[in-house]
Amino acid sequence: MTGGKHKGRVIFHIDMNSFYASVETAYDPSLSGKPLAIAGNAKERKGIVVTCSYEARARGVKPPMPLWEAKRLCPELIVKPPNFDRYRSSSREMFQVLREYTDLVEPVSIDEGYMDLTDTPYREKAYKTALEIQERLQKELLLPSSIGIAPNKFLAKMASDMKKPLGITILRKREVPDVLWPLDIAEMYGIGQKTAEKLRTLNIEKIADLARADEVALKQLLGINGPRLKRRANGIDFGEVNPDRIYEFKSVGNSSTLPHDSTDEKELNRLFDKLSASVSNRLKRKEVMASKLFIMIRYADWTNMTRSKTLQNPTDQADEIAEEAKALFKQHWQGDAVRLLGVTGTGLVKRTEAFKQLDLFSFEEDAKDEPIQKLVEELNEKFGTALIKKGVKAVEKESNTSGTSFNKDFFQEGRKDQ
DNA sequence: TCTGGGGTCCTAGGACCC
DNA sequence: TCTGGGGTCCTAGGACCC
Repeated sequence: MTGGKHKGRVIFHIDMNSFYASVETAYDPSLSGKPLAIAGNAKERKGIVVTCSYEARARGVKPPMPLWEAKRLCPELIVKPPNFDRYRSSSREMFQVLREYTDLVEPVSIDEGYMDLTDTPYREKAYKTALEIQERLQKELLLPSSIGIAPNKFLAKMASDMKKPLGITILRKREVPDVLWPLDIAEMYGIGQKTAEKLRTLNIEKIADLARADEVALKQLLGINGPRLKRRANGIDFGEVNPDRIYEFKSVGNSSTLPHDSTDEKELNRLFDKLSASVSNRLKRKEVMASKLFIMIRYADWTNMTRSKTLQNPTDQADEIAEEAKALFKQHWQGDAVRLLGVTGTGLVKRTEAFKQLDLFSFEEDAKDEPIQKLVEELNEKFGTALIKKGVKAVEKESNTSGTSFNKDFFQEGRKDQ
């Protein structure tokens, strides 16, 4: 087996500092050294600080603070709207640098990721390598980062958080009692406000308390997450760095807050059209189809409601998604004022394989004949399931019956349209 | 002048099948 | 006629993270 198992793994967690703000500063160096915030349009109620520079943080500004509050704390704050294309492009360059050291790079978000250097020559000079990576990101991309070095992902993540900006922190397993245990449980990755509150009911305040807590009580309180948190508090985490994780995405969604709370069904339906078009575009770009649709409604009082529907056949078509979304909404909406709407596709299947799941029953009895099934597969390979379904619908319309035959010409024409 | 938008994972009850 | 339990799918809600 690998020498790594014997000696323990060497995992890096790379965390870009104030990523969006840093990218903007790299793009426009005149912003350097100034309090900068990235925020949406306040007039559309999207004015929250998404990221801000350390100069802004020094004034008390921090995400996700409403913009008016940030400006009150720091009147000279420079505010820029987010430019996601720019951030995605910087992110790609950043991960390219990391991949020069190992293939085992797992991006976890646009601005952070893990590396497993266990079975590389770099394991013997981990700190030096971290320093080199950090300097390269700074010099080549003008982007500051913090790096944590540890025997597992959890400890690496906690370590990268300890020195910001531009820190490098090594956290060894034997240092866990000295370094991790004195921290408040709320500082721990994986513990948010709700979980911290629950843990306090068991008199668990510090990570040390969690490390020694009764496992049965934890399990009762938090489900399977309880024992896992306890393991982590003891520095134990067997999670592997998985470079394929990014390709295993499970849902594609879009949501949007309305400029004003709305009870206008026409306005809400227009938003569903917009969201559905965007979801459709992204499904197509990723070459997947959704077999299940969710809508989310956030009401004026901030309560959320989700409703979902499993589709007969997977789709990536904007009009189909919008139709289903609006139907779900109509079915469940009681007329209360709406703040936000969202549309999400899940149960994703590769477009190239989606035809296998096509509900052949919808083609009626004769469509179950083998030659026709074969035709379906053939057409699918050429044109995709969406066109097949459109073809069937067109036939149904024309003949006013339900899917009795295929019109091969339709597909030839449909192809030109695309 | 409250509070964005992109996700993942877990829980829990009911239906249905074996 | 009376009985248990596991597995999977479906729907809805919630916690957490960046």
